[in-house]
Amino acid sequence: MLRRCLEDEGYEVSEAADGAGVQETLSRSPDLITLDLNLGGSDGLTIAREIRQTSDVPIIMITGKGDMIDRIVGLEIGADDYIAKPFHLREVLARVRSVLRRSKPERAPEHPQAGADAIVRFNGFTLDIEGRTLTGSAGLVTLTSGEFDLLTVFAKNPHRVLNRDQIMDRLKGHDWSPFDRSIDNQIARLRKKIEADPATPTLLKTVRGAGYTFTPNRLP
Amino acid sequence: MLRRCLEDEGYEVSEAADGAGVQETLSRSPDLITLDLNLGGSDGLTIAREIRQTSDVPIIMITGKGDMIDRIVGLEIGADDYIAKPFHLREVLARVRSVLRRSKPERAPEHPQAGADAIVRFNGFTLDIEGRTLTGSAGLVTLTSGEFDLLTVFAKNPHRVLNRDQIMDRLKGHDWSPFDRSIDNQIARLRKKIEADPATPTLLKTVRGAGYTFTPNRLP
DNA sequence: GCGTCCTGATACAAAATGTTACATGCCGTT
DNA sequence: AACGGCATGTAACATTTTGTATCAGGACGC
Repeated sequence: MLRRCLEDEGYEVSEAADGAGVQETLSRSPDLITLDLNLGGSDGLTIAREIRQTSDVPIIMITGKGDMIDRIVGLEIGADDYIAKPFHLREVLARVRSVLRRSKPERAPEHPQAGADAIVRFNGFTLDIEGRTLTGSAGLVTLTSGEFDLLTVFAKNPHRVLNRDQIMDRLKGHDWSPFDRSIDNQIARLRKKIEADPATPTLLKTVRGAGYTFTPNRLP
Repeated sequence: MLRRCLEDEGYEVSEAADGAGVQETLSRSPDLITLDLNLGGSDGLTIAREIRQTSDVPIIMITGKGDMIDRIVGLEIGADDYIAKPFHLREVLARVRSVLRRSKPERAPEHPQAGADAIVRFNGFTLDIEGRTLTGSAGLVTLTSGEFDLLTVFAKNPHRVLNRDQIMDRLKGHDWSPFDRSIDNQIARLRKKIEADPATPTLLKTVRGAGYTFTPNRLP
């Protein structure tokens, strides 16, 4: 359940069943670990300590017993957050985003995701992410910082529906509140600059009830 | 892990466990050094300075603590790039390639050894950091010392957003206070001298809410 | 001393962005 | 089909951030 939920959000997920599996997983240098204390009994705490000996990867503890919470906090295991069962998946996602934000503060606005290409081409446009320029068939398109950052988020996640939560998180690093229309505004402003007909978008499409999706030509 | 990854890419890798090992390794005149700051604690910074005393080999810093980043940028250690843990191997490879690209062509024609950092070419300009001169296609550009220092800070950190705190730290060595507009002023003055159209900057771009970024052409 | 130049401070202008309000259109229900 | 609720588009406004002209103090050379 957790795996599916996280993968839906675009995270890459590995699972480990025991301490040995964790070490194996650690070698892939994950960004975050969620650790269920109940499954392994008190072994969970041992595993946490083992992780801490070789890595400072953020850990979110999941536990069913309320009194365990105090021990987690009390013992200085170095968990970055904890969640008590039963939990809502939305809550887990919020904590995951929050912990990732704290652990990688420097890549919030300009490096929403690591390892993507610096140059993205689509539909006659060339987006230079490091140079912060967008070039269209007619020449340079002048984007504001906000428009550029927004386009970058979509360019790094093409053909995928991003909801407002995800967009705001990648853009500003904080959660989105239901009455905030700033994203819609920036979308509209961006459409005016990159869509042939902003009223009938072909690049930045609205997915009603979900968010927006960036659909560049697959063959540049 | 890193060794295997780099060797898979065809690089020759040597490892060093401490400062002495680094000196030994330096004798083989490597093309690049990746330096983990966490392992040696704050010794990592000391090692970096030691390396800089005898060599200008490019250094990529690896650190786990976000707040260390600012110090690396702030202190003039001369790191060429940095990576925060946890990192993806793909990201490391990208930075390695990028740094090697930047460093190789630059030192070949100029000074084979000495000042890899002393001469920076970008968009038709030649910035001589030691000689404190800037030469444009039309001839010498007269910069004031403040303008020169500012440009030097950016030239040493291309394609990276520097906030006003970091700029002020490198420029004056003290913190930036929210109502201080002096950096904006110097940016404006510098733009007048190096931008073709100061109103639509190509080199010194504003990143609203964050700071400024210097985006030279990649191919001089 | 004196003039010149640099630089930070100040003030205001301009731009970018968030907020609000309302119009529009989609979709399910009756 | 008509209606109502809800999501989105967008114009208009408010706020925040940045650009820059101008001025005064101070450094520096003469």
